[in-house]
Amino acid sequence: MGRDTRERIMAAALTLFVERGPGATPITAVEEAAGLLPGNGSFYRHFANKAALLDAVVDRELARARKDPSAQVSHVDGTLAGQLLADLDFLNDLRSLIAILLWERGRAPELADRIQRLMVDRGVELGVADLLAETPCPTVREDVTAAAAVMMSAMIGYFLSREYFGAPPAGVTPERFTTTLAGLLTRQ
Amino acid sequence: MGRDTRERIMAAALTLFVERGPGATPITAVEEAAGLLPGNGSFYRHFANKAALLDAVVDRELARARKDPSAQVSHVDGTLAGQLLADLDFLNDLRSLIAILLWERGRAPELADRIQRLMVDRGVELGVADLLAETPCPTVREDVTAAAAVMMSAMIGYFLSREYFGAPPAGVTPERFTTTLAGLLTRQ
DNA sequence: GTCTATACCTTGATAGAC
DNA sequence: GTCTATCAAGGTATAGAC
Repeated sequence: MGRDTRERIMAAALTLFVERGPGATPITAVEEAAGLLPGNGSFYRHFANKAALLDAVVDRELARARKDPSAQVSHVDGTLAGQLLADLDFLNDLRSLIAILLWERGRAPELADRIQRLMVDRGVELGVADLLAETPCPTVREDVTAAAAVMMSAMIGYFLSREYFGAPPAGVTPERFTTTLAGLLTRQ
Repeated sequence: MGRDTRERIMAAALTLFVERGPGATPITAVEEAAGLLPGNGSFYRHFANKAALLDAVVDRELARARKDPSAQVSHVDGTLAGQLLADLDFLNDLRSLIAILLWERGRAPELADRIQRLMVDRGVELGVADLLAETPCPTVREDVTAAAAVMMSAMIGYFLSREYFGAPPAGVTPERFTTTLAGLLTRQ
Protein backbone atom coordinates (compact mmCIF):
# COMPACT_ATOMS: atom_id res chain seq x y z
CA MET A 1 0.00 0.00 0.00
CA GLY A 2 1.73 3.14 -1.18
CA ARG A 3 0.88 6.74 -1.92
CA ASP A 4 -2.78 7.04 -1.05
CA THR A 5 -2.33 6.29 2.65
CA ARG A 6 -3.56 9.73 3.52
CA GLU A 7 -6.82 9.01 1.71
CA ARG A 8 -7.22 5.63 3.39
CA ILE A 9 -6.66 7.25 6.78
CA MET A 10 -9.33 9.86 6.11
CA ALA A 11 -11.84 7.29 4.86
CA ALA A 12 -11.24 5.05 7.87
CA ALA A 13 -11.44 8.00 10.23
CA LEU A 14 -14.74 9.23 8.76
CA THR A 15 -16.38 5.86 9.44
CA LEU A 16 -15.01 5.57 12.96
CA PHE A 17 -15.70 9.20 13.86
CA VAL A 18 -19.33 8.84 12.76
CA GLU A 19 -19.87 5.58 14.62
CA ARG A 20 -18.04 6.09 17.91
CA GLY A 21 -17.14 9.77 17.86
CA PRO A 22 -13.65 11.28 17.55
CA GLY A 23 -13.09 11.19 21.30
CA ALA A 24 -13.71 7.46 21.49
CA THR A 25 -11.56 6.68 18.44
CA PRO A 26 -7.89 6.06 19.27
CA ILE A 27 -5.33 6.80 16.58
CA THR A 28 -4.37 3.14 16.78
CA ALA A 29 -7.88 2.17 15.58
CA VAL A 30 -7.58 4.55 12.64
CA GLU A 31 -4.17 3.12 11.75
CA GLU A 32 -5.50 -0.41 11.91
CA ALA A 33 -8.58 0.40 9.78
CA ALA A 34 -6.30 2.11 7.26
CA GLY A 35 -4.11 -0.98 6.92
CA LEU A 36 -1.20 0.23 9.03
CA LEU A 37 0.20 -1.57 12.04
CA PRO A 38 -1.45 -0.02 15.08
CA GLY A 39 0.48 1.76 17.78
CA ASN A 40 3.54 2.52 15.72
CA GLY A 41 2.71 6.08 14.88
CA SER A 42 2.96 5.85 11.09
CA PHE A 43 -0.14 8.04 11.21
CA TYR A 44 1.97 10.99 12.30
CA ARG A 45 3.79 11.06 8.96
CA HIS A 46 0.44 12.16 7.46
CA PHE A 47 -1.27 14.29 10.11
CA ALA A 48 0.06 16.33 13.01
CA ASN A 49 -2.48 14.88 15.45
CA LYS A 50 -6.09 13.80 15.85
CA ALA A 51 -7.46 17.36 15.78
CA ALA A 52 -5.82 18.01 12.41
CA LEU A 53 -7.30 14.78 11.08
CA LEU A 54 -10.76 15.75 12.31
CA ASP A 55 -10.48 19.16 10.69
CA ALA A 56 -9.47 17.63 7.37
CA VAL A 57 -12.31 15.10 7.45
CA VAL A 58 -14.93 17.73 8.34
CA ASP A 59 -13.70 20.23 5.77
CA ARG A 60 -13.84 17.62 3.05
CA GLU A 61 -17.39 16.58 4.02
CA LEU A 62 -18.57 20.20 4.14
CA ALA A 63 -17.13 20.82 0.68
CA ARG A 64 -18.75 17.67 -0.67
CA ALA A 65 -22.16 18.48 0.84
CA ARG A 66 -22.10 22.01 -0.52
CA LYS A 67 -21.38 21.13 -4.09
CA ASP A 68 -22.92 17.69 -4.58
CA PRO A 69 -26.29 18.44 -6.19
CA SER A 70 -27.36 14.79 -6.40
CA ALA A 71 -29.70 14.90 -3.43
CA GLN A 72 -31.33 18.20 -4.24
CA VAL A 73 -32.62 17.27 -7.69
CA SER A 74 -33.85 13.72 -7.17
CA HIS A 75 -37.58 13.11 -6.67
CA VAL A 76 -38.52 16.66 -7.52
CA ASP A 77 -41.75 16.68 -9.51
CA GLY A 78 -42.98 20.21 -8.92
CA THR A 79 -45.05 19.46 -5.85
CA LEU A 80 -44.15 20.53 -2.33
CA ALA A 81 -44.34 16.92 -1.16
CA GLY A 82 -41.80 15.99 -3.82
CA GLN A 83 -39.55 18.82 -2.73
CA LEU A 84 -39.77 17.65 0.88
CA LEU A 85 -38.76 14.12 -0.11
CA ALA A 86 -35.74 15.60 -1.85
CA ASP A 87 -34.96 17.61 1.27
CA LEU A 88 -34.95 14.38 3.31
CA ASP A 89 -32.36 13.08 0.86
CA PHE A 90 -30.29 16.19 1.44
CA LEU A 91 -30.45 15.65 5.20
CA ASN A 92 -29.34 12.10 4.58
CA ASP A 93 -26.41 13.46 2.64
CA LEU A 94 -25.42 15.41 5.76
CA ARG A 95 -25.63 12.29 7.98
CA SER A 96 -21.90 12.09 8.66
CA LEU A 97 -21.55 15.76 9.48
CA ILE A 98 -24.56 15.71 11.77
CA ALA A 99 -23.25 12.64 13.58
CA ILE A 100 -19.83 14.22 14.11
CA LEU A 101 -21.40 17.49 15.22
CA LEU A 102 -23.44 15.66 17.85
CA TRP A 103 -20.30 13.96 19.15
CA GLU A 104 -18.35 17.19 19.25
CA ARG A 105 -21.11 19.47 20.52
CA GLY A 106 -19.85 21.87 23.15
CA ARG A 107 -16.32 21.32 21.96
CA ALA A 108 -16.82 22.59 18.41
CA PRO A 109 -19.12 25.64 18.40
CA GLU A 110 -17.73 26.70 15.03
CA LEU A 111 -18.71 23.40 13.45
CA ALA A 112 -22.21 23.84 14.90
CA ASP A 113 -22.37 27.25 13.24
CA ARG A 114 -21.35 25.89 9.87
CA ILE A 115 -23.92 23.10 9.95
CA GLN A 116 -26.58 25.43 11.32
CA ARG A 117 -26.02 27.68 8.32
CA LEU A 118 -25.84 24.83 5.81
CA MET A 119 -28.88 23.02 7.15
CA VAL A 120 -31.29 25.06 9.25
CA ASP A 121 -30.91 28.59 7.91
CA ARG A 122 -30.60 27.53 4.30
CA GLY A 123 -33.53 25.17 4.85
CA VAL A 124 -35.80 27.87 6.26
CA GLU A 125 -34.75 30.27 3.52
CA LEU A 126 -35.47 27.80 0.72
CA GLY A 127 -38.58 26.73 2.61
CA VAL A 128 -39.99 30.25 2.55
CA ALA A 129 -39.45 30.36 -1.19
CA ASP A 130 -41.06 26.95 -1.66
CA LEU A 131 -44.07 27.95 0.41
CA LEU A 132 -44.61 31.20 -1.46
CA ALA A 133 -44.37 29.36 -4.78
CA GLU A 134 -47.47 27.38 -3.81
CA THR A 135 -50.82 28.86 -2.93
CA PRO A 136 -50.26 28.93 0.81
CA CYS A 137 -52.98 28.50 3.39
CA PRO A 138 -54.06 31.40 5.67
CA THR A 139 -51.91 30.24 8.60
CA VAL A 140 -48.84 30.18 6.37
CA ARG A 141 -49.62 33.60 4.95
CA GLU A 142 -49.97 35.05 8.43
CA ASP A 143 -46.38 34.17 9.37
CA VAL A 144 -44.40 32.67 6.52
CA THR A 145 -41.16 32.54 8.49
CA ALA A 146 -42.78 30.65 11.36
CA ALA A 147 -44.39 28.25 8.89
CA ALA A 148 -41.03 27.61 7.27
CA ALA A 149 -39.56 27.02 10.73
CA VAL A 150 -42.30 24.48 11.44
CA MET A 151 -41.60 22.77 8.14
CA MET A 152 -37.86 22.66 8.72
CA SER A 153 -38.25 21.51 12.32
CA ALA A 154 -40.57 18.72 11.30
CA MET A 155 -38.06 17.51 8.72
CA ILE A 156 -35.15 17.65 11.14
CA GLY A 157 -37.18 16.02 13.91
CA TYR A 158 -38.30 13.20 11.63
CA PHE A 159 -34.75 12.60 10.43
CA LEU A 160 -33.22 12.65 13.90
CA SER A 161 -35.92 10.39 15.34
CA ARG A 162 -35.14 7.78 12.73
CA GLU A 163 -31.44 8.23 13.19
CA TYR A 164 -31.07 8.38 16.97
CA PHE A 165 -34.27 7.28 18.68
CA GLY A 166 -34.40 3.99 16.83
CA ALA A 167 -37.41 4.49 14.56
CA PRO A 168 -39.51 7.09 12.74
CA PRO A 169 -42.35 8.45 14.88
CA ALA A 170 -45.21 5.93 14.91
CA GLY A 171 -43.54 4.03 12.07
CA VAL A 172 -44.70 6.60 9.53
CA THR A 173 -42.89 6.24 6.18
CA PRO A 174 -41.15 9.17 4.45
CA GLU A 175 -43.88 9.25 1.79
CA ARG A 176 -46.74 9.45 4.29
CA PHE A 177 -44.82 11.99 6.33
CA THR A 178 -44.01 14.38 3.51
CA THR A 179 -47.46 14.06 1.95
CA THR A 180 -49.15 14.99 5.21
CA LEU A 181 -46.72 17.81 5.97
CA ALA A 182 -47.18 19.27 2.49
CA GLY A 183 -50.96 18.92 2.83
CA LEU A 184 -50.98 20.83 6.08
CA LEU A 185 -48.99 23.66 4.55
CA THR A 186 -50.92 24.06 1.30
CA ARG A 187 -54.49 22.78 1.64
CA GLN A 188 -55.85 25.08 4.28
CA MET B 1 -19.17 16.06 54.47
CA GLY B 2 -20.74 12.90 55.74
CA ARG B 3 -23.52 10.55 54.76
CA ASP B 4 -24.93 12.04 51.57
CA THR B 5 -21.76 11.56 49.55
CA ARG B 6 -23.58 9.15 47.27
CA GLU B 7 -26.11 11.87 46.48
CA ARG B 8 -23.41 14.45 45.86
CA ILE B 9 -21.64 12.06 43.52
CA MET B 10 -24.81 11.45 41.53
CA ALA B 11 -25.62 15.16 41.30
CA ALA B 12 -22.09 15.99 40.17
CA ALA B 13 -22.10 13.12 37.68
CA LEU B 14 -25.42 14.19 36.15
CA THR B 15 -24.06 17.65 35.38
CA LEU B 16 -20.80 16.36 33.96
CA PHE B 17 -22.40 13.52 31.99
CA VAL B 18 -24.83 15.97 30.37
CA GLU B 19 -22.13 18.49 29.49
CA ARG B 20 -19.21 16.35 28.34
CA GLY B 21 -20.69 12.87 28.11
CA PRO B 22 -19.88 9.89 30.35
CA GLY B 23 -16.99 8.78 28.16
CA ALA B 24 -15.25 12.15 28.50
CA THR B 25 -15.85 12.37 32.24
CA PRO B 26 -13.08 10.78 34.33
CA ILE B 27 -13.99 9.46 37.74
CA THR B 28 -11.46 11.90 39.14
CA ALA B 29 -13.56 14.82 37.82
CA VAL B 30 -16.68 13.40 39.48
CA GLU B 31 -14.81 13.01 42.77
CA GLU B 32 -13.56 16.56 42.59
CA ALA B 33 -17.00 18.00 41.77
CA ALA B 34 -18.46 15.99 44.66
CA GLY B 35 -15.98 17.47 47.11
CA LEU B 36 -13.65 14.46 47.34
CA LEU B 37 -9.95 14.55 46.65
CA PRO B 38 -9.50 13.40 43.05
CA GLY B 39 -7.58 10.30 42.13
CA ASN B 40 -7.83 8.59 45.47
CA GLY B 41 -10.68 6.27 44.64
CA SER B 42 -13.03 7.23 47.47
CA PHE B 43 -15.64 7.01 44.73
CA TYR B 44 -15.35 3.22 44.72
CA ARG B 45 -16.76 2.99 48.25
CA HIS B 46 -20.06 4.17 46.74
CA PHE B 47 -20.22 2.70 43.22
CA ALA B 48 -18.58 -0.32 41.64
CA ASN B 49 -17.46 1.63 38.56
CA LYS B 50 -18.50 4.30 36.08
CA ALA B 51 -21.08 2.10 34.34
CA ALA B 52 -22.89 1.48 37.64
CA LEU B 53 -22.90 5.21 38.33
CA LEU B 54 -24.33 5.93 34.87
CA ASP B 55 -27.08 3.35 35.38
CA ALA B 56 -28.03 4.84 38.72
CA VAL B 57 -28.13 8.39 37.33
CA VAL B 58 -30.23 7.41 34.30
CA ASP B 59 -32.66 5.31 36.32
CA ARG B 60 -33.25 8.14 38.72
CA GLU B 61 -33.84 10.64 35.88
CA LEU B 62 -36.26 8.28 34.15
CA ALA B 63 -38.21 7.82 37.36
CA ARG B 64 -38.33 11.56 37.94
CA ALA B 65 -39.45 12.35 34.38
CA ARG B 66 -42.19 9.74 34.50
CA LYS B 67 -43.80 10.95 37.66
CA ASP B 68 -43.13 14.69 37.75
CA PRO B 69 -46.31 16.24 36.37
CA SER B 70 -45.09 19.82 36.71
CA ALA B 71 -44.30 20.31 33.04
CA GLN B 72 -47.43 18.67 31.69
CA VAL B 73 -49.92 20.94 33.41
CA SER B 74 -48.35 24.36 33.06
CA HIS B 75 -49.56 26.71 30.33
CA VAL B 76 -52.50 24.50 29.42
CA ASP B 77 -55.52 26.64 28.62
CA GLY B 78 -57.59 24.26 26.55
CA THR B 79 -56.15 25.24 23.17
CA LEU B 80 -53.86 23.05 21.09
CA ALA B 81 -51.27 25.82 21.02
CA GLY B 82 -51.30 25.88 24.82
CA GLN B 83 -50.90 22.13 24.93
CA LEU B 84 -47.94 22.34 22.56
CA LEU B 85 -46.25 24.92 24.77
CA ALA B 86 -46.67 22.53 27.70
CA ASP B 87 -45.20 19.74 25.59
CA LEU B 88 -42.12 21.89 24.95
CA ASP B 89 -41.79 22.16 28.73
CA PHE B 90 -41.98 18.40 28.98
CA LEU B 91 -39.22 18.03 26.39
CA ASN B 92 -37.19 20.48 28.43
CA ASP B 93 -37.74 18.26 31.44
CA LEU B 94 -36.12 15.43 29.48
CA ARG B 95 -33.11 17.56 28.56
CA SER B 96 -30.63 15.61 30.66
CA LEU B 97 -31.82 12.22 29.47
CA ILE B 98 -31.75 13.32 25.85
CA ALA B 99 -28.25 14.71 26.23
CA ILE B 100 -26.97 11.50 27.81
CA LEU B 101 -28.72 9.39 25.20
CA LEU B 102 -27.00 11.34 22.42
CA TRP B 103 -23.62 10.78 24.06
CA GLU B 104 -24.25 7.08 24.57
CA ARG B 105 -25.98 6.34 21.27
CA GLY B 106 -24.80 3.11 19.74
CA ARG B 107 -23.51 1.98 23.12
CA ALA B 108 -26.88 2.06 24.90
CA PRO B 109 -29.64 0.80 22.60
CA GLU B 110 -31.78 -0.03 25.61
CA LEU B 111 -31.65 3.57 26.82
CA ALA B 112 -32.69 4.71 23.34
CA ASP B 113 -35.69 2.40 23.55
CA ARG B 114 -36.77 3.76 26.90
CA ILE B 115 -36.54 7.38 25.77
CA GLN B 116 -38.19 6.56 22.46
CA ARG B 117 -41.13 5.12 24.38
CA LEU B 118 -41.26 7.94 26.93
CA MET B 119 -40.96 10.70 24.36
CA VAL B 120 -41.81 9.82 20.77
CA ASP B 121 -44.38 7.04 21.12
CA ARG B 122 -46.13 8.61 24.07
CA GLY B 123 -46.02 11.96 22.27
CA VAL B 124 -47.63 10.62 19.09
CA GLU B 125 -50.25 8.76 21.13
CA LEU B 126 -51.20 11.80 23.17
CA GLY B 127 -50.94 13.88 20.00
CA VAL B 128 -53.55 11.76 18.23
CA ALA B 129 -55.90 12.29 21.15
CA ASP B 130 -55.23 16.02 21.19
CA LEU B 131 -55.86 16.30 17.47
CA LEU B 132 -59.13 14.39 17.62
CA ALA B 133 -60.30 16.54 20.51
CA GLU B 134 -60.17 19.55 18.20
CA THR B 135 -62.05 19.88 14.96
CA PRO B 136 -59.24 18.65 12.75
CA CYS B 137 -58.66 19.83 9.23
CA PRO B 138 -59.16 17.49 6.22
CA THR B 139 -55.46 16.61 5.94
CA VAL B 140 -55.39 15.59 9.59
CA ARG B 141 -58.56 13.52 9.22
CA GLU B 142 -57.12 11.70 6.22
CA ASP B 143 -54.20 10.31 8.24
CA VAL B 144 -54.33 11.18 11.91
CA THR B 145 -51.27 9.11 12.79
CA ALA B 146 -49.14 10.82 10.16
CA ALA B 147 -50.39 14.21 11.34
CA ALA B 148 -49.46 13.36 14.92
CA ALA B 149 -46.04 12.23 13.67
CA VAL B 150 -45.62 15.58 11.90
CA MET B 151 -46.62 17.41 15.07
CA MET B 152 -44.27 15.39 17.24
CA SER B 153 -41.40 15.67 14.76
CA ALA B 154 -41.81 19.42 14.56
CA MET B 155 -41.66 19.69 18.35
CA ILE B 156 -38.60 17.46 18.61
CA GLY B 157 -36.88 19.21 15.71
CA TYR B 158 -37.52 22.64 17.19
CA PHE B 159 -36.23 21.54 20.58
CA LEU B 160 -33.10 19.87 19.23
CA SER B 161 -32.29 22.79 16.91
CA ARG B 162 -32.31 25.13 19.87
CA GLU B 163 -30.34 22.70 21.97
CA TYR B 164 -27.66 21.49 19.56
CA PHE B 165 -27.55 23.66 16.45
CA GLY B 166 -27.15 26.85 18.43
CA ALA B 167 -30.47 28.60 17.83
CA PRO B 168 -34.14 28.00 17.03
CA PRO B 169 -34.84 27.88 13.29
CA ALA B 170 -34.95 31.44 11.93
CA GLY B 171 -35.05 32.79 15.49
CA VAL B 172 -38.74 31.92 15.83
CA THR B 173 -39.90 32.04 19.48
CA PRO B 174 -41.74 29.16 21.16
CA GLU B 175 -44.98 31.15 21.11
CA ARG B 176 -44.84 31.89 17.39
CA PHE B 177 -43.80 28.34 16.70
CA THR B 178 -46.59 26.62 18.63
CA THR B 179 -49.24 29.08 17.43
CA THR B 180 -48.34 28.42 13.80
CA LEU B 181 -48.09 24.66 14.26
CA ALA B 182 -51.47 24.53 16.00
CA GLY B 183 -52.98 26.74 13.29
CA LEU B 184 -51.77 24.41 10.55
CA LEU B 185 -53.29 21.41 12.29
CA THR B 186 -56.70 22.88 13.12
CA ARG B 187 -57.59 25.74 10.77
CA GLN B 188 -57.67 23.97 7.45
C1' DG C 1 -15.72 7.01 54.85
C1' DT C 2 -11.76 9.47 53.29
C1' DC C 3 -7.01 9.63 52.55
C1' DT C 4 -2.00 7.90 50.90
C1' DA C 5 0.17 5.29 47.76
C1' DT C 6 0.56 2.61 44.01
C1' DA C 7 0.02 -0.88 40.07
C1' DC C 8 -1.70 -1.33 35.65
C1' DC C 9 -3.50 -0.15 31.24
C1' DT C 10 -4.59 2.72 27.27
C1' DT C 11 -3.46 6.42 24.40
C1' DG C 12 -0.66 10.10 22.24
C1' DA C 13 3.47 11.06 20.46
C1' DT C 14 8.59 10.86 19.18
C1' DA C 15 13.39 8.94 17.64
C1' DG C 16 15.64 6.39 14.64
C1' DA C 17 16.51 1.91 11.77
C1' DC C 18 15.19 0.13 7.43
C1' DG D 1 6.75 5.81 4.23
C1' DT D 2 6.46 2.01 7.38
C1' DC D 3 8.26 -0.39 11.16
C1' DT D 4 10.64 -1.19 16.05
C1' DA D 5 11.00 0.64 20.33
C1' DT D 6 9.97 3.57 23.78
C1' DC D 7 7.95 7.28 26.96
C1' DA D 8 5.03 10.42 29.28
C1' DA D 9 0.40 11.42 30.62
C1' DG D 10 -3.95 10.41 32.01
C1' DG D 11 -7.33 7.35 33.87
C1' DT D 12 -9.13 2.93 36.39
C1' DA D 13 -8.95 0.46 40.22
C1' DT D 14 -7.16 -1.69 44.63
C1' DA D 15 -4.79 -2.23 49.38
C1' DG D 16 -4.35 -0.58 53.57
C1' DA D 17 -3.57 3.30 57.15
C1' DC D 18 -6.26 6.52 59.66
